[in-house]
Amino acid sequence: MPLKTPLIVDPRRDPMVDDGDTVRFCSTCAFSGACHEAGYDKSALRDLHVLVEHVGPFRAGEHVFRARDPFKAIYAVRAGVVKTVSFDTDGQEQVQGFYVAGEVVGLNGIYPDHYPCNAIVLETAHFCRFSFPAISSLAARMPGLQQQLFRLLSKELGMTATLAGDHPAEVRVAAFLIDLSARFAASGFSGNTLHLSMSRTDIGNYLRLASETVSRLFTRLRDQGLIRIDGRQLEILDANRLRALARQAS
Amino acid sequence: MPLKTPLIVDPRRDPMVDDGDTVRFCSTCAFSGACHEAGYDKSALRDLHVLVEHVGPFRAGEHVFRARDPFKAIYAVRAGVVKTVSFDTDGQEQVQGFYVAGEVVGLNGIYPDHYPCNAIVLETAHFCRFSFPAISSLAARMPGLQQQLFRLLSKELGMTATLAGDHPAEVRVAAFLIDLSARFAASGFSGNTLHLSMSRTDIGNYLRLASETVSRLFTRLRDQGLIRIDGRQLEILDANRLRALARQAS
DNA sequence: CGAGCTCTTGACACCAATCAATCCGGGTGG
DNA sequence: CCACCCGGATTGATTGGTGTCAAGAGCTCG
Repeated sequence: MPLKTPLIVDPRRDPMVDDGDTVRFCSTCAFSGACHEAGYDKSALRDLHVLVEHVGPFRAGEHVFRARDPFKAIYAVRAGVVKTVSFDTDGQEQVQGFYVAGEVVGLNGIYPDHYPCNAIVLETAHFCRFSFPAISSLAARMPGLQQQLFRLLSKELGMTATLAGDHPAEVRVAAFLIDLSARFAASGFSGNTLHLSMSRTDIGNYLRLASETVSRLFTRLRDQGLIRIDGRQLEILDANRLRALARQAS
Repeated sequence: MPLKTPLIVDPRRDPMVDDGDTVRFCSTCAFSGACHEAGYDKSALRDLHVLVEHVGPFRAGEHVFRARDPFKAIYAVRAGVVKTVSFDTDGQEQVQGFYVAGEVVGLNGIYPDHYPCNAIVLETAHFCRFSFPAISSLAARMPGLQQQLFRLLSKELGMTATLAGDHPAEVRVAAFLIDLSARFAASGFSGNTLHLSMSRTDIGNYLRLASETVSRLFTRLRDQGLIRIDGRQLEILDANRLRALARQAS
């Protein structure tokens, strides 16, 4: 069962509306949904207004937060694309994930109490910044919100576990494309035509492959007629066969 | 900063005590700690009694839960060792983690709403079973408990991300040993002398290495004087050098 | 004592990394 | 407008780390 109302705001709608009757935050933010379904009063929603902060725009290359910064907040992507990267002791970069509109960055900072990674913008991005102490105390009053946070964490856990699986390079790349396509679709973009905002190096780093390997596999998938690729513009031509490949990584 | 009071019970102490003044659950269960520090009343703790269920013993090879079972509860290991394994579409086993006393299994079932893996006992195990709906509604009344759950999830996220990193086999194995040693130590066992309850195959599967590779690396680490190993009995001889190796995987 | 494991050790194969040479596209400056 | 430059992307040749296959050793249990 997919996450029905992700912890997001919809960048295509108006931010923050109070029509007197229902207080809505960024129109479609899951918080308000969580409140309504649980029959919560407006005070909780007003608290939500107080704790949230719209930040951005951040330009490509800018940091949203840095590794070892104290963990204070989580960031819901309103628009744009972000990557998170950590550096292991010998300075090797490790891309931990990519995040598109509607997704939440920074949850992995809860436990160590500092961000374990840098969040770097790939495509001009806007965020909703939620103070974590505030949102978790609010979550205590709003079961729907608490549940949402649990599910977000658990979902990210599942994604990372999939990434950790050992699969041949071709399968990893196919799974990456299927996943990215689904997430773009979920954020309101076309699922079949997508723009890769990250370099081959980033993709390879994320998938634990050399960038050359990613390049080779893109051309192989193209030769097999599964995708069309021109630089960073990608089109999925045969989603079924691609998905069949990717399924081996589930 | 390590998790101060993990979501556990201490198997070495008496289970469930009510001395009239303070209600304690399994004596040192983090829940009671979470309650006390937040000044919670006994009613919350009594709820905890109601929702918890002691289950076990499970013998080696038995399932605690199975993949695709509906997600109903999380399990705190009171004693013993468990592994979680998923099967990808072509039937390949993937070990997702090992869990020792004091750790919690099943959190990754929250999002998909069913367990994504089988939990199989490696060494006779006892659990506290917490109904998840119940514990999360209780968490709404106990911020300390809510925080604990968030941190558990976030911690597991970090561990999986580390596993997903690409590092040479020797580093993976060293990191595995250091991690396991620390976790055994946290659960009250000696950190330097430890019994591997899992086969080389399981270790290799977990680390995404062939079991033969694990074997070879154990002997290499032995030849370098870092460990002493006899079957599944392992002693860490030079924790510093081993840790230095493992650090490359951070 | 043999059966059936797991573990170890060796020989070899293969996938993906590395090294290296272009190629391409988009800025920049003349 | 065109030449130049530079980072990213592609493609090829080669290496190397692990996986695979196979044989044998050690252990436990019936």
